[in-house]
Order: sequence, then structure tokens, then C-alpha cells
Amino acid sequence: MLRNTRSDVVRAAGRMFAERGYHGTSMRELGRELGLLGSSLYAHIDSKEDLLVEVVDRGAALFTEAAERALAAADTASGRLRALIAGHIDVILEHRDVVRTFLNEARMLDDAHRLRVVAARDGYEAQFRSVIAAGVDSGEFKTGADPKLASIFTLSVLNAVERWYRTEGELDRSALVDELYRFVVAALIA
Amino acid sequence: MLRNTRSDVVRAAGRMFAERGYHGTSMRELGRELGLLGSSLYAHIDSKEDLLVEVVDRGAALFTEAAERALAAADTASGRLRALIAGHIDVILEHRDVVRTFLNEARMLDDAHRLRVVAARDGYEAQFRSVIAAGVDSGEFKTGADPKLASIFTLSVLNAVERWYRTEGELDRSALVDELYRFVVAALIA
DNA sequence: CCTACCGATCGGTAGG
DNA sequence: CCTACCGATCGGTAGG
Repeated sequence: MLRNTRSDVVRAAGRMFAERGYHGTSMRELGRELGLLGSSLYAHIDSKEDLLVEVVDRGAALFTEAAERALAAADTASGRLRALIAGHIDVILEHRDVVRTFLNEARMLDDAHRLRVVAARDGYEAQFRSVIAAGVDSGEFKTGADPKLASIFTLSVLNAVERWYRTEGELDRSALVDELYRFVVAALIA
Repeated sequence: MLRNTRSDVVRAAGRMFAERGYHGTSMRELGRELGLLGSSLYAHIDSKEDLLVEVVDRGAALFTEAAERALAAADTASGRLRALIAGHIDVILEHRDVVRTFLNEARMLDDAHRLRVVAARDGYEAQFRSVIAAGVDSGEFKTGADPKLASIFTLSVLNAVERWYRTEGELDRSALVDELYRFVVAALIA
């Protein structure tokens, strides 16, 4: 039985916040998950909200970094859109608890922290929007497509994957990305 | 200052559960919203969870009934799909608090109640699926489209409207429905 | 719907 | 990371 690190605590918090929600998780339950008392958690952190801030910030960072890598790896608009989609799905499937907490519990943050997260999310969405706008300008996507709405709809479909996709199912990750890309791009090309 | 009815209590609960989450709402806060003490709520209900059950069940019923009306009002696959989409958006925009609680807080229900809600949601999704499948069979939609995945993607875009759409914005309801329909149907026809 | 209250649990602290 | 604890708040009840 080794000692828990601060990062163990954050990871377990992400798991529990994802499953039961922030307000549905008590410090004593979180401690039990790690084999210690609720009060012992305060050797690692200052407050419960610190844990939420840390998990949610990590979610924002994961998506932001994935977008950077995606945009560096492709140069056509459709190639970049596909890379953005693949990167988004990678983040969801590899950091599911963090993502669930990011998507569903960020609204429980106090104003200052929540606004910071909203800004990060807006910046991420803007990456999708400008890739779509570039594709419209270059003629790769159809004229008259609304990049703002298209990026909202695209992220709607992508984020929902957290809610329904099962790794154990018959649809594997690359097939999922294919289907998502085809669904999204159809509206941009049709 | 008239007396509150049970339905006032349920409505206020829907509002607060939507905003702060089920576990983030205390009975005392709910009472304050209605101008009475937390303990006085128990003259109307038996438990806090009763309120969640009632709000979530109402959400399920609203969607189910909207689907029935939609399917009765159109007969082609694309007409029915459009009516399903319009009906779904009507439910979201006219019962936003109920819908938010239905979508985000149903998982806080105990097993028995949650499974009932999941069954209702699956039945609702099946309506979308069979309309899409009918359109594929009739040749209205393209051969090879996967009705199951298409219905999941469609409901993903529709449900997300709760998260981003603002009634005060420049996009009015019928334009929203138009855009949603075009986005979804593009993948089925392209 | 209020008064008066219940035991349980909450997030968190002091000191080791 | 535990012991021992804090005041505050939780969902809920009895009786009116």
C-alpha cells in the first residue's frame, strides 16, 4: 500500500465527479476510494473546489493541445477538420472521466473559474470555425455554409460521444471517427 | 401571497435542478424560492427524490408526446423527420428547465427510476431510427445510411441546443429548425 | 405552512 | 496520513 500522490487524488476526483457529479461526491467518499479518510485529502489539496478546478482545467488543456496537433498535421480544410475530429475523439476516449467532468460539471465552478473555462472552450470552437471558414473560402466546402453554426453542430455531435459510445461495442474508434467525419462533412459539401 | 400548489413545487424544483443540479439544490433553497421553509415542502411531497422523478418523467413524456404528434402530421420520411426535429426543438424551448433536468440529472435517479427513463429515451430514439430506416427503404434517403448511428447523431445535435441556444439571439426558432434539418438531412441524402 | 427539532453528514482544521 | 474535532447544513418528522 503506497502513499497516494496529489495527482492520484485529482484522478480519483475526476472519476467520481464524472460518475456522481461534483455535488454528489463527498470528500469522505473520495477518500474511501483512495483508501484514506476524507480529512487526509487536505494534506494534498486546500479545498474541494480546487479539485474541480484542476480536473476541468485539464480537460480544457487536453482539447486545446489536441487542436494544435491536429492543425499542424494537415493543411487542407477537410484534412484539418478530419484531424480536429480525430483529435477530439482521442481526448474523449483516453480521458473520459476528465472530459465528462469538463463537459458536465464546469458550470458548478464559481464565476471566475467558470468564465476562464468558457473562454477556453470558445477558443477551441473558434479553431473549428476558422477551419470551416477557410474551406468555404477555398471552395472546398460549399458557398453559403455558416461556419459558426456548423462548428456548433459539429462539436455537439462530437461531445455527445461521451454520452453514448461504448468501447466494448462493435464500432471501433477509427470507424467512429469515419462516421462522424462523414456526417459532419456532408452538410458542408452537399 | 397565495398558497403554493404541488405543481408549483415541481416547477420550481425543475428550475433549480436545471441550474444547480439535483445534488446542488437543497430543500431549504427550494423552499426559499417559493417563499416557505424547506420543511414545509413535505406537505406537498414525500421526498426530494420524488421531485426529481416527477420532473424527469415529465421530460420523457413531453418528448414522447411530441413524437406522436409529429408522426401523425406528416407521411413522407423527410417530412416526418422534419416534424420530429421541429417537435423536439419545441419541447426544448418551451420546457427548458424540465429538459435540462431530464438530460443532465436523470443519472442521479436510483436504478429503478433511471432504467425506466432510459427505456423511454430508447423508445423515443427508435422513432427517429425507424423514420430514417423508412426513408432508406423508400429511396428517399441514400442506400447504406445507418439509421441507428444517424438517429444518435441527430439527437446529439438536437439535445445540444439546450446548451448553446439563446432565445434572445439573432437566430429565431424556425430558422434554427431549418438549419438543424438541413444539417441532419445532408448526411442522409448526399 | 410553521415551530421545533432529529440524527447524519457536510467541508474543513489543529496537532501530531 | 490519522485522531479528534468544529460549526454548518443536510433531508426529513411530529405536532399543530
